[in-house]
Amino acid sequence: MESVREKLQIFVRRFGLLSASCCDECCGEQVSMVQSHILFEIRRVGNPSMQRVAEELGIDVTTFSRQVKSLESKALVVRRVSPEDRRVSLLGLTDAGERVLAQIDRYMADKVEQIFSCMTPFERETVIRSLGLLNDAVSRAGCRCEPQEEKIACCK
Amino acid sequence: MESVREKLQIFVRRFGLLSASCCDECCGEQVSMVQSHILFEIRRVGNPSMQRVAEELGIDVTTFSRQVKSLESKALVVRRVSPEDRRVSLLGLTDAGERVLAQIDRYMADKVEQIFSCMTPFERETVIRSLGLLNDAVSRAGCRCEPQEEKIACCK
DNA sequence: TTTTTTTATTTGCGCTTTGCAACTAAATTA
DNA sequence: TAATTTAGTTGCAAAGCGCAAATAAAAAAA
Repeated sequence: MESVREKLQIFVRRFGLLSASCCDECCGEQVSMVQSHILFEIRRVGNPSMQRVAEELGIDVTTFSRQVKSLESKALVVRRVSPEDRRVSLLGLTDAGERVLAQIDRYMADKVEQIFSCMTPFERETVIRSLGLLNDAVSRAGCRCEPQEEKIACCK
Repeated sequence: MESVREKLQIFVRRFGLLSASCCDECCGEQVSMVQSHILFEIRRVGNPSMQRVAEELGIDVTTFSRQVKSLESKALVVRRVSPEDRRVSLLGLTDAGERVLAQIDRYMADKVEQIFSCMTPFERETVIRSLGLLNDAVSRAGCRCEPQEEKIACCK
């Protein structure tokens, strides 16, 4: 029988492919996959600093810096200097940025609808609640990661 | 409230980061992230052809060819010519390949255990079943993708 | 059977992305 | 005021990518 780990791995991989096809088919000329994630995260958080987003996405800051520059040159993102700390740049979406993101939303919502379309209402309900549980659990596990790093019985 | 799409996106992203940290911390010198997926898939399918794996992972065949060559040079993967069709290479894991994959398994199983550790048995049960449902649904949606490609109301 | 077409995989090549090291500038600490 | 830390930017070299073209084997057409 398939392990939980396998289930997760396969699901994550396939969903990732869906997102990739989105970036190809629906906004490929505008933004790359990473860039769509950046837009998504900027909207989600509000007006995050560069560091904040880079860390959340697990991207190196230097790479991130370049990506933001690119998004800025496409006028999808603006940055303003934080009033509290002039070192930090706060990121925000332009109207065009919002629009591109809305495009992606529509595309992905459609795909998600396709996926859920063959489930019963009860199954949907269950799956959605499970996703909530998973997300909570992952963030909790992520937080504890640092302190117990040495406790993890990782590979030799 | 968070949409399903957002839940999925966030979950997939965070789990992806976990896998990446695995490749760094537990087998970074041996295999990259993509390569670990390749090993995983070879084991999962049995003795797949190159095409088969490349397609499943959504990697360009030319890129895939090079990745396999690299894995071969590290003696983690072997290929043999298919008896039925001498054009196709069938992939397999060497003992060393199995071992690396087992390392990754341990690391990831541990992470997954951490994630699930704060759920009740009932929640675990639910989440695991949901993952099964999701995987089935995604593969079903994936299959239908080609025929209805033009029906998708994608972005303009 | 011979020719043409299709299929599986590999290489050449240029382009993009990446991460490290080193740098600037602003804050914080000593 | 000097030293340290923090946020972000660039130079550079390496890695990864996909397209176009090549090879080699099978399948289809002639």
